[in-house]
Amino acid sequence: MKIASVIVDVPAKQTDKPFDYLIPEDWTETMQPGMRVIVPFGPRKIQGFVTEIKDKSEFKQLKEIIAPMDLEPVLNKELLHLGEWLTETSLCFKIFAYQAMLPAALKAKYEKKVRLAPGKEVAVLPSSLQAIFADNKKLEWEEVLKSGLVPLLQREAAKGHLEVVYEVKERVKKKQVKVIRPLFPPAEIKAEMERLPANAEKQRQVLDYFIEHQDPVEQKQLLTIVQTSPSTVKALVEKGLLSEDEMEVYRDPFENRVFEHTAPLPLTKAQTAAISPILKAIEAKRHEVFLLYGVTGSGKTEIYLQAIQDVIDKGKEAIVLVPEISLTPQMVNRFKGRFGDLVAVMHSGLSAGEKYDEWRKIQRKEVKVVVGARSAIFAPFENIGIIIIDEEHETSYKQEDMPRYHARDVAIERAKVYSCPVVLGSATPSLESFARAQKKVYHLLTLSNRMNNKPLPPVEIIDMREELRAENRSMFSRKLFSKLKDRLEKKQQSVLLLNKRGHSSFVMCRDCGYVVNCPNCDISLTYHRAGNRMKCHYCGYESNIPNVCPECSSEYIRYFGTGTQKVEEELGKILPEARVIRMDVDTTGRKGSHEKLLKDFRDGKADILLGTQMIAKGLDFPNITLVGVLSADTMLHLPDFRSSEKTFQLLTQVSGRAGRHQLPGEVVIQTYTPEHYSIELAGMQNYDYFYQREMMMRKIHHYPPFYYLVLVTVTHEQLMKAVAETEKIVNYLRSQVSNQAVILGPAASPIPRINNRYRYQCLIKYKREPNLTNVLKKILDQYQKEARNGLQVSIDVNPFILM
DNA sequence: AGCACGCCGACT
DNA sequence: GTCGGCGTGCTC
Repeated sequence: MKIASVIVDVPAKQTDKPFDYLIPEDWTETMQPGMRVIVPFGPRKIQGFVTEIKDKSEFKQLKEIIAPMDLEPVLNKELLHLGEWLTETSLCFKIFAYQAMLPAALKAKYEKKVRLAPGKEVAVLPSSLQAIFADNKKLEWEEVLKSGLVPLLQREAAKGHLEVVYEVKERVKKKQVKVIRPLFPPAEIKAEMERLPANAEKQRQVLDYFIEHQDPVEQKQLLTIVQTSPSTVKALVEKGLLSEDEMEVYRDPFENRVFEHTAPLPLTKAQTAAISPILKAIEAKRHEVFLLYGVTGSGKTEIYLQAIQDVIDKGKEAIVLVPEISLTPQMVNRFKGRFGDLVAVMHSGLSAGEKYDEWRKIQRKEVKVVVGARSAIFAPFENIGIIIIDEEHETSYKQEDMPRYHARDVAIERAKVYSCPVVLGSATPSLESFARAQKKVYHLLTLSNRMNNKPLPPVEIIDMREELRAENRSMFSRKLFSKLKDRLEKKQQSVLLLNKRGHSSFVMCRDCGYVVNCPNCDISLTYHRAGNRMKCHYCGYESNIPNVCPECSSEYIRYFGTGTQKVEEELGKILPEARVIRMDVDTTGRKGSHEKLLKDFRDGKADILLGTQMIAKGLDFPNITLVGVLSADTMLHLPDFRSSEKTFQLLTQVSGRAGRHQLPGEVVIQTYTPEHYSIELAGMQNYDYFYQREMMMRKIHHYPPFYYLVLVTVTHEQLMKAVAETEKIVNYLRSQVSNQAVILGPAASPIPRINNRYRYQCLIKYKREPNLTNVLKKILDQYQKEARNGLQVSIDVNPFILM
């Protein structure tokens, strides 16, 4: 009998290796690596991934696979191999790597139930249990726990009267519809019709339909046409005249939308120059990474589209990654408009079922292009011709929990396998990528002008300290206020960006300065107007706002900070006639609301669009002539070496929103630190100079791209334990790395406590440490054993957020 | 992760 | 004496 190596769905160090199982005879032909299977594991049944099929095993007592969960592999050879790479580079469990590559719908659901043991009668049970298990009923384990029957049930189980069953369930069912078709040609159906009883009028009508139409028809449709009930059809099926089949249908999230077909646009000289090296790489089937550095509005998307067209013409496939927040209908339309049904779209707004259906379209090769957020990089194509990452610098391409991968790295890894180009596009490339382009590791392609040759809008930087000196305590500078008013009079639109990170509203006592903190985490609670409550963003803790200060009993306790809600309120006071649309996590939570708000704004239903980061991208409305940034420097002071870079990128991005069409635009940036280079240079829209400055800083402080980083975080319920263990790790690391590496720590994490666990960390900066991965693995190994003492160690290779 | 097994304290 | 607490090791 053949043997399968299976990675089981148990995320633990000890089980992070293949387990061998016998393949049942019936499946020897069909079982392939990459399929999901249900296997016995100890007393349970769990899901696993077959990674290999072999003839021999070191283990003698092999169990048999219970059942396959797929008819075809869900992971192809390349993805299985990519999973190993992902495990190695991000130091995660194999099972996490495989699960990350599949839609969540394919993750197993487990159920544990108690039922009567086979061959036993209810009569053997104590009378109190007989009703529960009558008629072969099963009792869910959650019910068991609630009922408090555990000891009694255990006794019965020990006697062999009851048994515990484990079940593995699929998360989604494929959506099916009933399809009816005739089993005979029209002539024979006519003959059969004669034989029907005289009163079977409806059945006759149904058959009439099939004399006219021989094609299968959806039952629902048939019933409306004939105006009858399912029983009529059923009767005919039972008579053997018709047959009913279940047919799988896809949930199509774009079902009711018509996409206007667009033809390729003629390229400008600059675009032609940029696309030709990409086309050459495609032609030569050569792996190469291009950095397409082009200002907003320089026509990067058209280059993507035409490169993809070329790939499709060669019978290959394309993956396009777009940051989650810019996966707007506008963006999707451009791809659907050009490639129609050949496009699958993957983003978090879809339901689990819809995501699964999009994934299946890819798997069955029914589409040629996938446009999606980070995880779309794992699209199960097998003949990739190009991978495009738009807004390459976006931090959302780095996944922050296991597996902690960066989509850019995965893209390059996959592109190597398929010998195809990767195109990274950005108006403000990440320093890492630009540095690689400078070193000729990446091929730099530049688009320096906007398509319409419109100049970038003028940017004015306002020093808010001056405003304070002039007794203006409002969050709007006099300049911004007058410009807002001016746009209102001219019936033009404005966009206001509130850089909310690190500036969320908190509840503070105005008398004693007491700030309401989360009882579980060392962080202030955030005020939410909905329900007038305070919430912790880290552990989910919620509470009401105290009427009086818990410290000093003052009544002057109220929320502070400049949340979007507060800006909206203030706008209402100073510009009561302005119609404002607010966009933030609170107003865009529901599916489709994001889209609706933007549509309202485009339709001119508001004068001012106020929002957080999410409005910085993709907005391209002709009537926007003013962009205001309320507080440019809020994220500048975050404990993050990328904060300057992020500030520069955000300001540059949002500036690009104004004056993209006929009407000229203007940008106003308010700040308390106008002299900071990232603000000053964003105002001048000078990426190249910013790059130089920031690279200098990174070099001095030993940060990427000059050094690689690894962040080790240790958490424990007791502060001292966390400190002591971090200290040990630091010492061990120091003994293992070369003297070129820098190790910082132990230091308290920027959020020193989350969910009642203290967090300490150490940061490793290094240039070349071939042995580091092994050292880190050893640390993880060691601490996995100690995890029972409540110690948790997590390692983030190339972290993006140092928290 | 779950679960069984095993070794100690506090109870019918 | 036993029920049940949790520390330890195993799952092909």
